[in-house]
This record gives sequence, structure tokens and C-alpha cells, in this order.
Amino acid sequence: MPAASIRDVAQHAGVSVGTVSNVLNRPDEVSAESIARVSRAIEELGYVRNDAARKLRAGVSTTVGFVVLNGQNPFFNDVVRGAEDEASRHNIAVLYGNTDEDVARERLYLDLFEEQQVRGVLISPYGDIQPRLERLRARGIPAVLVDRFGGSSRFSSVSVDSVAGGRMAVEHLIATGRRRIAFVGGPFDIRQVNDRLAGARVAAENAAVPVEVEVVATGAMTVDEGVAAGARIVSRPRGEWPDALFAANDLIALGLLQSLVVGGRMLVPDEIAIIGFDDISFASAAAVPLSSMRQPSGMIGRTALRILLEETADRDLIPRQTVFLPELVVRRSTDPVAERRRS
Amino acid sequence: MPAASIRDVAQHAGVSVGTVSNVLNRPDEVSAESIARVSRAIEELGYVRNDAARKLRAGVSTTVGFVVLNGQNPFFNDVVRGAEDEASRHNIAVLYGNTDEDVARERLYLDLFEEQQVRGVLISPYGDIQPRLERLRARGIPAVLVDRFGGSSRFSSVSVDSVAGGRMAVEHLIATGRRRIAFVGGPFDIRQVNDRLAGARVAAENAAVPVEVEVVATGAMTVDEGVAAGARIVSRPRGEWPDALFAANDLIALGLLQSLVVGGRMLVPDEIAIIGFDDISFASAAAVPLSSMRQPSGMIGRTALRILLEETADRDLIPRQTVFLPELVVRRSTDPVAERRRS
DNA sequence: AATCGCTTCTGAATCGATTCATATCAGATT
DNA sequence: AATCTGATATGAATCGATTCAGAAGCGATT
Repeated sequence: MPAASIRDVAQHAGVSVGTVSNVLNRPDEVSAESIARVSRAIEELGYVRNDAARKLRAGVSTTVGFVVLNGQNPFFNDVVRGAEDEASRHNIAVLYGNTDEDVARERLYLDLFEEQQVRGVLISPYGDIQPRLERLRARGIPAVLVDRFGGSSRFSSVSVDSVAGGRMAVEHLIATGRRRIAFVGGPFDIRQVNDRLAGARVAAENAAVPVEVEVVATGAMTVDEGVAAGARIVSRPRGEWPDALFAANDLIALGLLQSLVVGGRMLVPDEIAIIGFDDISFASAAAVPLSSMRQPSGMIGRTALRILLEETADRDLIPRQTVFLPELVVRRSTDPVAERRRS
Repeated sequence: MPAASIRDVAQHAGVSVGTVSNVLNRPDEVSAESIARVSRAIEELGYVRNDAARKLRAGVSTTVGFVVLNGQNPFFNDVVRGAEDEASRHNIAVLYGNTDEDVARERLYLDLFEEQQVRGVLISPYGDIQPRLERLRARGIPAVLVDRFGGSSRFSSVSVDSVAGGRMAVEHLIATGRRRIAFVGGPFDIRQVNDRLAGARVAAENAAVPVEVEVVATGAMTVDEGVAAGARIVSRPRGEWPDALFAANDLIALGLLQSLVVGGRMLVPDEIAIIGFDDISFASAAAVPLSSMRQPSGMIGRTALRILLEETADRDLIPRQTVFLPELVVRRSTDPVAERRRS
């Protein structure tokens, strides 16, 4: 028994296929009588719209694609969650693709999405995909860049002001009495890393007191690299320790925290303060809850999806660059008396 | 300029549409000459197959749906990653839906997937969806249960033996000299929680030495609940502390760890050992790296997807229940001399 | 020369929902 | 009574890829 089609429904309800379609898509142009009969027929036959046929004829899609840079990072998961949330509100499903910073996979997913004729694409780009996105646009598939400032490109974007975040983080460290600050992060060809460090330097220069900022470079933004960097720091003679660490993201910060439990003594926050970036959920879950610069990750995803939908509705909207400001979240890793409850 | 269709390609290459289709789908029945010409035409026109038309006529889909119970838990993320990985190898995209333990959302996604006529559905079920899945199957859409033993149901499943895991965890605690063990977890209507506790009790009863197992119940499997449970434990008079905690999952374990930093002293592992379950990546990233029962999360996803594809290929395969055995991962939280490098 | 077998190609029919030009009809207006 | 109006309903044409019955081409066999 093949699934019921619109024709079966029409026959069962004693109306034409056109009327069934109208009940489904523009019920206000149809009599209450027809609506009732058709609805009952749909119920009785267990009819479900065939989306392929609908998409083919009407050209509208009920899926969007989301190409994510790094599915490991909880930050991106939260962004996806936000987008998915908003999408489900519009009865739209999210096709999810993880590139793991691999150009080939990035291309694969864009191909797949193009075949699917998705409604639009959200992407945290890795390689140079400008031309690819242009082509999608030419086919009527808009794209919105996520976690990447669109700048002069002709695409909308949703991102966070990393320079401001870096500044705020270090201002907080200074305000809580720290003077010898190490920025831990890398590599520096990642835009965000550079920006966060730049912000940190601005804060140090503008401070009313002398503040040192040194850089401890890491090879990646991972927990492992954080552990290694932390080990290097505590192996110095005690007098040369910084009194605060600003990590380029929370993963690094968690790694640092691990290295700062020495001989059963937790050095954080009394000897050394730590602040991270992103405010992933595990920041508050750490043994010493981590202060962090919160990125509104869910909001980023939700906003990106909303912009995408607007652009599909109105084909030639002017691209918009949405930039959020991160928010300082103070926990015990920088403030011994921070409330003990989770925030 | 609308996107090129197969007709345009045929015309451009000077062959019929049937031939173009054959080049795309069964190139061995077509002359090398034709393949070359058609390929060139495709290249020149930038032709991309319209998946909606293909799906409509041929009835084959290139997407599978994955309905996830709890997108917050990194365990599920890893499972999705595994499935996605395997899918991309077959040029299949994954439609991702997160239910957050909400029956309405679960239904929403199943509806959406049915409209999409996905190739199949992976689902970590929440509500009672047996009938829903039966109906999908009647329409030719198979389903595979993830992280849930299928048992007598007529669906394949991929899960992990939680009883064995609980047993192995507690055997390890006993072997490392612990005798007063608290199981921390809940609620007990979650199958996994029950099983893990049952396994723990088996280990205690079979031990050569007397071992106590007490239960510290939590309201959910979250970090917060872990923190609260930990606080309750350390507020007891010192003599009544357990010497080991077995947490029902790593989130709870991380919460416990947080409560066991008292006055700058880290009680783990010297006073109290902790072992969790799942081995999420943040287990090894914790301030004191957590021992845990590793679930082969990526493998679970990959296997589930593979079974799903097999079932779509051969409509009436007998359902298979695949059960993995978890693996003990020893880190510092139960073993002070565990290697300091991450594992 | 006729027939057969094989490979390769052709193009009309098809999938199911949407769309739109056209038809129907009750009631209002002249 | 004739005409018009607005609200509804109809059903054939359409979207683009696939499929399949049949045609065409060609060398081998009788």
C-alpha cells in the first residue's frame, strides 16, 4: 500500500485535487465545508504531503543547511541548537554538516545542499568559499556567515566583537588587582585570537596602573594545548609567574586549570586568576568555575537563521553585518568570593 | 537565469535526456564518447542534479533524519558526529533534530522527516513512539534506535551494556582499595541509571572483601545536580564520607569534582575517588582528569547509520540488537599515579 | 541476403503537489 | 428577467529526473 497522495485525498473527500491543495495552502479561499471534508479525508487516509513533489513544483524548500567548522567545540553546538530552535518554529529542518576544518568536506556539503535546493545556508566558513556562495546565490540560495565578520563581502553575517571582549576580560583582571597578565592562545592566523589579544593590549595600555601583558603561544585552541601551556608556566621560578591568565577560549582555559592543581593545592584563584572566552557550559562546571566572556551562542544561531529567512523572503535585501558584544561572566576563577551557586 | 536542467545538458551535448540520465546513474551502459560529451556539457553549464525531481520519480532519498534526545550532552554530539561521518562517506546528508525530552518536538521532527521522505531515521527515543515508527516503516522508512536497547521491539538498535559498565566501574574502585562506595545518580526511571547501579551492586556482592554501596539520588543527570549531591556528601562528618563516588554519568561526576575542592584543597583522588560514565571529552579535561566508562560514541553513531543503510537496501532484514561493551578508562580521579598525559 | 544478438540511444510516460485559466452558482443590482 | 459580482471549485499543465519499451546501428552467423 503506497502512501496516499493528494489525488486519493481528493477522491475520498469528493473534491478536486485543486481544492485539496487550497485547503493545505490557502485555507481562506476555501469554504468551511470543504475544509472539514478534506481534513477528515486527510485524517482517515493518514495523508502526508510529499515534500519532494512540493519542492519540485513550487520551488520552496523546508530545509536549511548549516555547515559547521568544528563540531567538537561546544560553542558551535550551542549555535546550532539556537538555529535549530528557530527553524523548528518555522517548520523547517536543519541539514547539519561538520567540516572539521577540511576544505573537501566543506565543498562536499555545499554540493549536497545545492542538490537539495535548501532554502538557504548558514556557514562558519573555513576555506575560500566566496565564489561557491556566489554561485549558490545565483541559484536563489542565500547564505549567512556565522562567527565570521562579513566585512566587505556581499553576505550577511552574525559574529561577536572579539576586540571588545578581549578588552573587557583584561579590564576585569586589572580591576580585581592583577598586574602581570599572560595571554594564552594561538595560532595567530585565527582572526579571533588576534582580536582578543589586541583587545587585551588596549585594556592594559589604558589602565591607570602599569600592567604587563605577555603572550604564551599555543598551537591550537584545545584543552591539550592549554595543559601544555599551563605546565610551561608553573615550571618557571615562582617569582616569574603571572598573576592572571587570559585564555583565547574556554578549552584552553580548562587545560590551564588542570595544570594549576599542583600537589593537591589548587592555585586558582588565589595565586593565579584565569578567565576564558565563549562561556561554554563546561566553564561553569569546572572544578573552579571559570570566569569567561560569554558569547550569546544560541542567539547567534537564532539570529543567523532569522536573517536567512528574511533574505529568502525578499530576494535582494542589502547584506547586514550583525555584531554582538560579549558579556563578562565572573566566577570563582577570578573572584574568590563569587557566588557559589552556578550562574 | 534559472539553473540548468537535464534537458539543457542533453541539448548542449547533442544527446537525449535518457542518455544524460544514464551517464549520471549507470555509466557502464553508455559509450565512452557519450560520457565525455555529457560530462563536458555538465561542466560547462554548471549543472547540478535537482534532488527533488529525482526523489519524486525514483523514490530514493539522500538524507537521513537523526532525532536526538538531548543535544546538550556531549555524548550525543559524539554519536551524531559518528553518524554524520559515515553518512558523508555515502554522500548522504543528516537532518538533525533535537527533542530536549519533549514529546511534541519529537513528533514534530518525525512529521518533518516523513514529509521529506528521508531514507531512514535514527532516533534516541523519548516518548512512546513505537506506533509512529511502525507507520514510517509501512511507508518504507526504516528506523534504528540509538542508545536504547530495542529488546522485543521489531526495530534494530545500537546501545551499550550499562550493567556491565556499572560492574566494571565498581570492580575498578574495589581493586584500587576503595570500600565505601556511593552511587550518585537519578532519576531511577531512566533505564541506564538503574542498570548502572545494578551493575555496581553485582560488583560489590562478588567482591572478596566487604564493600558498602550507598545511593545518593539526584533529580537529573546534570552538573548542577552533581554539585548539589557533592555538597551534601562533604557536609557530613568526616568519618561518614564514602571513599569513592561512582557517578551515573560524567556530567554528575564533574559536578561532584567541583564540590570536592574544599578550602583550596582538592580531595580527589586522595580522600575520595570519582569515576563517571560516558567518557565525554571533558572528562579528561577536568582539573583532575576523570576516570570513566567509555562508551564508543562515534562508533555507535556510525554503526547505527550503517545498519540503517543496510535496512533500506534490503527491505525485510531481521532487526538486530547491537550492544557494545563500555571500556574502563583510568585517570587521576581514581589513580593518583595515572599517567599525566591526556589519554 | 536475411536473421540474430548485442550495445547504445531515444523520447514519451511518470512521480505528486501546485498553479491558474476557466467554470459554476448564489445572491445582488438594474 | 437579465446582468453582474464575488466566492468557490475544477482539472489540465507544469516542475525535472528517471524509466523502459522500442528503435537504430553493426558485426556475426546461417
